[in-house]
Amino acid sequence: MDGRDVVLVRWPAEDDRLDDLRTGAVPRLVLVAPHADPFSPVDDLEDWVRLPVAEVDVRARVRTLKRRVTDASERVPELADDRLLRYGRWWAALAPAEARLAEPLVDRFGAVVSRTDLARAGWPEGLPSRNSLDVQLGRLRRRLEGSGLTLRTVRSRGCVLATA
Amino acid sequence: MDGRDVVLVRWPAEDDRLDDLRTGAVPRLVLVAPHADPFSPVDDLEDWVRLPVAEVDVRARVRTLKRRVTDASERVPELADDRLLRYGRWWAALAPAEARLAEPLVDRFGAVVSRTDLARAGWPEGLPSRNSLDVQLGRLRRRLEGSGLTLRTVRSRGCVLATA
DNA sequence: ACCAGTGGTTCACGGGCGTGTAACAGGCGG
DNA sequence: CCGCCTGTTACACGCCCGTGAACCACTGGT
Repeated sequence: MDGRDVVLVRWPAEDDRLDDLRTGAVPRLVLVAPHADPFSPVDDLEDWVRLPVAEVDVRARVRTLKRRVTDASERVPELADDRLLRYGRWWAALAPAEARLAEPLVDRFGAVVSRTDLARAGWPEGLPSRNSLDVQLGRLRRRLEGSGLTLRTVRSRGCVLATA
Repeated sequence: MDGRDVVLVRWPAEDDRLDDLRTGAVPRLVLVAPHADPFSPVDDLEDWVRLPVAEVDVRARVRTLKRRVTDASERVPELADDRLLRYGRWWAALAPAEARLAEPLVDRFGAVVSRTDLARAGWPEGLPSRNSLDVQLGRLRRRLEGSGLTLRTVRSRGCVLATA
């Protein structure tokens, strides 16, 4: 179990859940009700089949989605000095403090960056407050929502920027 | 007709033809025979459905494939010196000042253009007023509504013209 | 199993300031 | 004369970021 399994969701019955999965960038196979309108995927992590459907066909589509996920996970984020963080087609403008924090994380993408390194990168003059680093990390985390990137913490070690 | 229409091909009956389409990078929808093994697309320009299938479902998948084609061949905005801004089949006529502003933005599509560069492009003799750049940017922004383009600002850096 | 301590997350608040925008006025061209 | 383009002002809005505090999660000791 790698946490990136494809989720099956019925439609239109479970529309709410579908929205959640989309915002969470979770790969998903939509099972479309027999007489519902045909479906239109919103991104590459989404596929659909019309019910009723044979189990083998579902498995085949799930495999395809999984392959797409692993293909996509070979991308690498990039941070320009104009503070644009790019990851594949996705991009966002970072606030100044966020960009300073993001720099070492992008540099060492996939590896743990210690809190002291992060603090140095973000505030070369020293941390202004006890928890400003954590707050700023939380803000950066939010900014990455929907990007396919995650900022995870490794307790008492630091943070890792990795694929979601 | 743009030569990139989606081709329907039966499988496994027309296997040879499928090979040709693949090597030709032609987007294709594979109609899989009722009792054949499930299918596994080789690239993103390939999708499949199990026969029998409703016409509407075929059309939906063809639409998805077409969208993927246009997404992949990323469109780029273009600004002619008659002040017509084109983006795909969308276009609009820009006012003179807007066109001067748009030029560097189109030139460096997807990258940040600094406010000073924008100011130079729009008013080579110098900004008439403190705020005229922002006002003019707002007007350009409005002109782009419904175009599929967005003019986003990167705080204290400048502006980016990008796909919406 | 409980508890205390540490580490981490999240919220709300507020000041500062960069940016957006409505409204008005003058000018130029059809 | 009317409409579009442009400059100008004033103001509102929203983002950025530090700060304090509550809250949660995990750990190690008793």
